[in-house]
This record gives sequence, structure tokens and C-alpha cells, in this order.
Amino acid sequence: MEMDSRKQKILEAVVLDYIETAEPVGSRTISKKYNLGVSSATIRNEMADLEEMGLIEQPHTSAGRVPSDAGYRYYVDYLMAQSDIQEEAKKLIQKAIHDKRQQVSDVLRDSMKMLAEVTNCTTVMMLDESKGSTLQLLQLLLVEPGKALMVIITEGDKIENRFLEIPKTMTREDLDLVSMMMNQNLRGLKVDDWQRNILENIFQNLTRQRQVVDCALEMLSSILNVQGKDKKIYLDGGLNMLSQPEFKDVNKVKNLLQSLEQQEVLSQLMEGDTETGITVKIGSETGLDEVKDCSVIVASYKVKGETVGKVGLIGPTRMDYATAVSMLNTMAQTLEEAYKDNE
Amino acid sequence: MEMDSRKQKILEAVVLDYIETAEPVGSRTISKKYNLGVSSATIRNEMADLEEMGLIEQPHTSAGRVPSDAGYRYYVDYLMAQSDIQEEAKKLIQKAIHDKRQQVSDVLRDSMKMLAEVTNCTTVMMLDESKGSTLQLLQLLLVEPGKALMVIITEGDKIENRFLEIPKTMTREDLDLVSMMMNQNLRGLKVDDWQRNILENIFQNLTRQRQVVDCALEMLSSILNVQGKDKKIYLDGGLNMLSQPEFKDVNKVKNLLQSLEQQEVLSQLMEGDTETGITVKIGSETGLDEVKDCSVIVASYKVKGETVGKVGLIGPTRMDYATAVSMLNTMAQTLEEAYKDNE
DNA sequence: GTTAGCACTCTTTCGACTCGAGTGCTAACA
DNA sequence: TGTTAGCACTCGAGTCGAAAGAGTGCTAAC
Repeated sequence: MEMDSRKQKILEAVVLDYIETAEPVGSRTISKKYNLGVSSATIRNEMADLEEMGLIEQPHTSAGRVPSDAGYRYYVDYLMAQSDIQEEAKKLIQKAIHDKRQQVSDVLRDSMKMLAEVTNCTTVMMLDESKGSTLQLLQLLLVEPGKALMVIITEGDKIENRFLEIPKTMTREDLDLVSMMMNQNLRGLKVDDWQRNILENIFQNLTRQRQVVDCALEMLSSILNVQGKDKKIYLDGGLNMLSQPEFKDVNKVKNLLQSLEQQEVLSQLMEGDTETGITVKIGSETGLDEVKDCSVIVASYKVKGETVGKVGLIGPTRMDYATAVSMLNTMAQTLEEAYKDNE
Repeated sequence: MEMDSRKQKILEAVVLDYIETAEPVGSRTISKKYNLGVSSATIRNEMADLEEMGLIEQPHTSAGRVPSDAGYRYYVDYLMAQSDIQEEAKKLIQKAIHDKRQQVSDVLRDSMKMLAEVTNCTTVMMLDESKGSTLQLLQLLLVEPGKALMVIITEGDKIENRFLEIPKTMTREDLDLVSMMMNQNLRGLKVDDWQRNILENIFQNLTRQRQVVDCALEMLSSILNVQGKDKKIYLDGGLNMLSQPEFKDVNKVKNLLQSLEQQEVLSQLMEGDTETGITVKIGSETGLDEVKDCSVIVASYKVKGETVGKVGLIGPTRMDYATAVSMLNTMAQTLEEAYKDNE
């Protein structure tokens, strides 16, 4: 059995109507609402075919049809019109992102919040630091005798602070010396690149401060490594989905939301081909049983050809894919532009 | 009508049983389960009295009784035994707090998470910085020509980082000088305490770096002030309450959780007499319609006689007050001890 | 003052029934 | 050969009433 244009139109009608109403769609509805020029009986026949092809399904005999995951997939791949995103929404995104008064991460968070509101889905934003950070600047500050603060700036202006216990005899000058040495030797390097001779060089020159160096090095390596491993993830609009009729069961909701609180789950959801720009995972395609009733759309954005972050949208499988994809696209594009302007 | 000891026992039984079962409690249940030595008929009479006094109520004729807000209040004020908190839980809290490897705020967050799990409630932690912070250490670091990082440590080891645009001609030495001057003059002071002559002193000595100082001062004052205004609030276990039978309606849940996402709501919930150490607000006592089915327990902890933070617990009115209060007490005490040790 | 007994109330549960939406199939039609 | 009208059939949702069960309030006896 193959798809002809009429079957496509009917599938599209089923998807669109179901997205709109959340009710199974009957043949009569389609013949009346989407005037395809044929009677409900004909549509019934076609629908039987579509069901046989696995694109739509019946919750029970004598109910209308509902798109299956495969049906949504077909729709997304072949039928979905790149909806002309509402100009307003687009401007909103751009305005939020270009409002430069705040720090980048804040701007991002605001935009995602807005996106969550507009689409009524949950948004996820992921700053991808998976490349293993390199050291940009390190400085030890004497806070009080016996206590120092280590300030570390890694690639991409990310800042980390750690307190450090040091011998009470250490002076400000000692710390400056240590900072300088470490900067000279380790700047621009990843943890993996530290070589034995570099480290020995540091230690040789700083025998007196050896204890501090030791401790600082350990912290530093843990920071650079940890940053590499778990990416920063922010989530917004976690409760938005509660409005959807498919989540009227509290247990379902609880399981879902609890899953989304787990970083591993989010990470897996956000995985995907970073090259194609935008990825859509529908229902079971997510590979996670906890979110089998949800779809995920992820857009990654690049700076200088490297993927530096991802923005994602999680909603029920019955979500407005066209709008969502457009919005995310705009979002990612605007972000890329903003980064470019920034340089 | 006045309370006698038997009425008290019956009220206690109603509260305890309802907390346990979440079902209205009948006279028969009480006479069987809590052997008060009287028959169900007698208990029925007493319950009618208690109802008249407004301490318990009937969802409908021919249902058992349920404690009213006033009933819970009476229980908390007069009947509740300071439950000997499970030693295990106590140790857990202490262990979490005393595990010093992490930063203070992380430790706090972990403890609250644990508390949320044990009590099956939502926990709130609020770092009260309303006093207006004083400056402990300030340092400007040269990141690259034209760009500096300002590191600020305020009272209580709180760290803030801000990037700063500076003239490209500024050297590391310039910044060190500025840092030193600002430290010397402003250390230990709140924004309000800066005096014209102090500032003039700084500017006079640093005409060349005036632009940087200007900018740094502005940022600094905004940081110290902002910290003062909005307190930092962390929430955990927001979904725990979903397990409770009183929240089986999604809409209710949604409203509740959305309210709890608002800082103002949380702030108001956490308000209360900071002197008495622990505050219990039951149902309508919270003054917020959105959380009228919830109770809030707040404990504040002090360092050097000043309240520096609060830990709170939000759950359904039908919550285990005895355990919750004990846990929070332990929590606050352990925190205070931990702060003391720290000094 | 306490208790046993009983009538009464109200919710919950269950099955029977109806209604309506939607289907699949067949036969007629263009 | 594809399309359509018609019709029997299925199944869920909603309604109704009866029965069961839990718990009460009241009364009369102890």
C-alpha cells in the first residue's frame, strides 16, 4: 500500500484536528471540516488503509482515529508546513535575546521562559561544555590568614570559585606567586594536556608553597573535569504540560515531572544529531519509557562552527510541531546571531 | 464548653488517625483503636461537642470527623508530643551538614533535599541577607586587555563575580592598586555606610584609574544592595506532595505548584516571628488562598544572635506535625552549631 | 454519666439501561 | 473502478436505581 495525495491530506487532517481538539477524529468530522470533496464513507475507507499502514490508530472500536507515533513522524517529515511563526513571537524572542543588559545566561533563561509560555510546553536549555574546558585565568586571593579563595575562569568566560585552606603562614605574595606560576604553565591547557614536566617545573619553583599548589591543582583538575562531564541544564515551564488533557492523571504527571528532574534523563532527551540543526523525537523515539507520551524537539546552535548549546522543547506527542519547530529555529538562529554580534 | 482531658484525648486520636489514614475518623474506630475505656456512643457525644467547638468537622452527615484548622492548631499547641525524632534521621542531617567538602550553600541544599524526602513534603530554604551585606574582600583581575573580572566576597563567605569593561590601557598593577584602595576604604562597610569623604579619598588617589573605580563602585553597590533586597530561596521536593491523596486533582496541584514557584508567595509563607525559633502556620493561617490546604513550618537559625536563614517545610494540613517540627528543630540547631564550629 | 440499640442519612458501588458517535460492510451508482 | 448512501453493529459515556456500608444522633435503660 502506498501513500497517495488524498491519504496524505487525510492523515494531515487527522493530525491537525487531533492536535487542536485532543479528541479522536472521526470520518464525518474530516469530511465536513476539511473539505476534501469526498464523502465520509470514502474517508472511512482511506482511514482503514492508513490504520493498516500503522499511521493512525483507534483507541477502541467506534471511536475516531488518533495519529500513532509513526503518523506524527510522517507528518513531521513530509507534510508539516514550516509554519510562518507569528511575527510577534519572533520579535519577542529577538527582543529578549538582544536585551544585553543582563548576563548571557540570564537572557537565555528569560527567552526559554517565554518560549515555554508561548508553546505551553516545557523548555530545556543546555550549555554544552562537553569539550573539556581549558584554563583561561587562575588567581588565588588571600581572604584571611589560613583561608584563600581560588578564582578560575575557563574558556567561554565561565567562572568558578572555591575556598581553600592554606597554611597560616602563607602571605598574599606567596599566593600571587603561585597564581602566576600556574597561569604561566597551565593557561590554555586542558587537564589531559598537563604534562609531567610542566607540573614538575611548577613544583620545583615553588617548594615553599608546595602544599598550596598541590591542593589548588587538585581542585583545578576536578573543576575542569567536572565541567566537562555534566553539562549545565536549565528547565522552565515544567508545569505547563499539566494543562493538557493527556496529563489529567496525577500519577502520570508525577512520574513525568520526576523524570524530568533527573539530569540523565534530560541529557538523553537532548541528545541527537547536532549537525542537522534540529531534531524531533516523537513518543517512543525518545527511547525512554517515562516520556513515551511526550515528544522532544531540540535545536542546537553553533558559534564558530562548534555546537555550544542546545535549546529543547518537551511536550505531549500531541503538540503543535509546526509552531514549535519554527520557534526553536528562530530561537537558535537569533542566539547564533547574538553571539556573533558579541564578538 | 470547655476542654477536659477526655476531649483532648479524642481530639488527639482524630488528628493522629486522620494523619495516618487520610480518611474521616469514626467513633467506632477511636473506641477500638485508641482504647480510652469508653464506648463509641460516649465518644460520639464528645465528638459532637468537639464539632460544636469548631475543632473537628464532618465532610457530610454519616461520615467520620476530620480535624479543622483550629483542631490542628489546638493539637500543635497543646497536645503534640515532641516526637523523639528518629535517631537515624538526626544523624543523616548532621552528617549532611558536617560534610565540609562542599560549599555551605551546597550542603544546605543537600540537607533540605534529604529532609524533603524523609518527610515527603516540600522544603524551602531561605538565606536571609536582608541586613545588607558588608564587604569582606574585593579584587579586580585582568582577564584580557580591556576586560576585568571583579570578585567580591561579602560577609558570610558569599561570592559574587562580575565582568567589567575597562580601558585597554589598564594594567594588572592598576587593577591591583584599585583593589587595594577599595579594600582599605570599604572593607567591613555596608553601602549605606560609605561616606562622601571615603569615596573622595579613593578618587583622589586614583585619578588615572578613575573610570574603573567609578564602574566598580557602581557594580559593587548594586551587588550589596540587591543582595539585601531579594533573599535567596531554594526549593526542594516540590513534587513530593503529589503522592498525598489530597492532591489527586491535577488542577489543584497545578495551582499549588505554580504558586510555590513564585518568590513572593514563598516569602510570605516563610514570614513569621523569628524570635520564637519555630513557627507553624496551619491552612488558612497562611493567609494565602492558594495554599489553604497546606501547612507551613518554619525554623529560623541564628548566628551571633542574628537570624541569617530559615528552613521551612510545606505539606498538606494533614501532615505529621510532630515529626516535622522535630526534624526542622534538629536541622536549625545543627546548622547553628555548624556555623559556630566554622568560626 | 455511660451504654446499647435503632432509625436515619448519606456516600459508594454496581449493574442495567440508553444514547450517541463512529465504524465496517454491502449494494447501488456514475 | 472508484464513490457513495444506508444500515447494522460495537463500544464508551452517562443516567438511574437499588443495595451495601459506614457513621451518626437520639432515646431509653443501666
